[in-house]
Amino acid sequence: MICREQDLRDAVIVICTGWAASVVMLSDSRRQILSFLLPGDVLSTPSGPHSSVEAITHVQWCSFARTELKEILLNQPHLINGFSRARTEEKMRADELIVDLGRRTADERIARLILNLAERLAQRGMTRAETMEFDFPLRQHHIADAAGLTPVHVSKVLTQFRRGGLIKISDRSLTILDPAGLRRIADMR
Amino acid sequence: MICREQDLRDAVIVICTGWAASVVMLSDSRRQILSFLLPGDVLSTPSGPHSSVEAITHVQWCSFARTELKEILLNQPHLINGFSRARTEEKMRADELIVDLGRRTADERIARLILNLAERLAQRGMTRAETMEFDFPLRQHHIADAAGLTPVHVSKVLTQFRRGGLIKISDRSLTILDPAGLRRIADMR
DNA sequence: CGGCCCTTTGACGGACGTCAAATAGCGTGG
DNA sequence: CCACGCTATTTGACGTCCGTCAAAGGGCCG
Repeated sequence: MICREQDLRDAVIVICTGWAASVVMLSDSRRQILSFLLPGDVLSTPSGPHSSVEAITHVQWCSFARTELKEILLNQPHLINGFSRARTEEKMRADELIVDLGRRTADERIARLILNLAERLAQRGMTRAETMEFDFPLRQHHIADAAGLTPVHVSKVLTQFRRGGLIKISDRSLTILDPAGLRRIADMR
Repeated sequence: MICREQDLRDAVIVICTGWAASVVMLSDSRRQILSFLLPGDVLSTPSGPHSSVEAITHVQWCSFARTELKEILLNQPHLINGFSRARTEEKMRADELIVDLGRRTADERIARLILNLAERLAQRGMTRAETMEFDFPLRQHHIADAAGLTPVHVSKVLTQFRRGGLIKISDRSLTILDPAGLRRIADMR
């Protein structure tokens, strides 16, 4: 189930198929998900201690040794741009997550998580029904670990969203029924 | 007081002198500090919307146009390593902050913030008295915005630290009186 | 049928936020 | 040198959001 130990110090990982998560574990049982990794995503930066990459669905991935990669990039400098863009996007996502965790409520965090995933999946052509329905393999504990919450509270917020007619979840698939409403929650306050 | 608007899209900033902060502001008055910038620090990644770099003390800095920088790096590939390391460190700090904000208590966050700053200042030779005393220009609202807390709560935690004999703050200077105790709070739970 | 994990729900508690008032610094101008 | 006005910090009372604990379904697979 675990793709890699913290020895992604020496490797860059590219997800080809499926969903994965970059996870940090603390001494007790607390966990924090740094990012969800979708097909095409690059994990270019070594994460700190006690971090790993965990598969959420079945995953296919590639792994490049950093030394190797450095040579490739030196020989073919036109590839640097793409790699640099991947790192930039990683960092910008991390910065957004910092703001979410530092300054937003549980409802905002979860709404934004859903909208972010929807957008990233849409970019990859992995959505259906006018981009508002998509495969959703996450368990609530994944959402909890990504949003800095407990599974119990995630459950409460999600059922509240469901009762508000904002989303529908069934059969490992999520539908955004009221995009405007969800965005209002995500941006507001 | 503000060094740069969000048009650090086009520039890379290097701090030469003083303390600064990379800040994101939300629609209401909520603020989140992404990182404190010390002398020698590089802000290589464009932060998202509503972000800026604010001076905390008097600051001297350099700014490189990205296009320019790209040329320099293409012509002198041996400089790429250093730039890449700066980006990696930025990302690792961001990841640590994500874990702090997502999964740690107020005490842990503040203890870790203090220890992190102490370590970074020690690396720069900016500490005194066996590396446990250093200039500390931060206001409590800076700490609050960095740790995702309110200034009121920061005040309570800091006086608790002071009463516990862990730190001493006076005259814009901070002394870590009990490094082991502070580290115990920072790592624990 | 029987475990096992996931999710839901409710009662309760705790960490942190909000509000408000008092105090302390600190620069400015008289 | 002192009066003042501003901002930062401290402190306490109280409220809220989210966590904890526990119990009760559901879904899935052997």
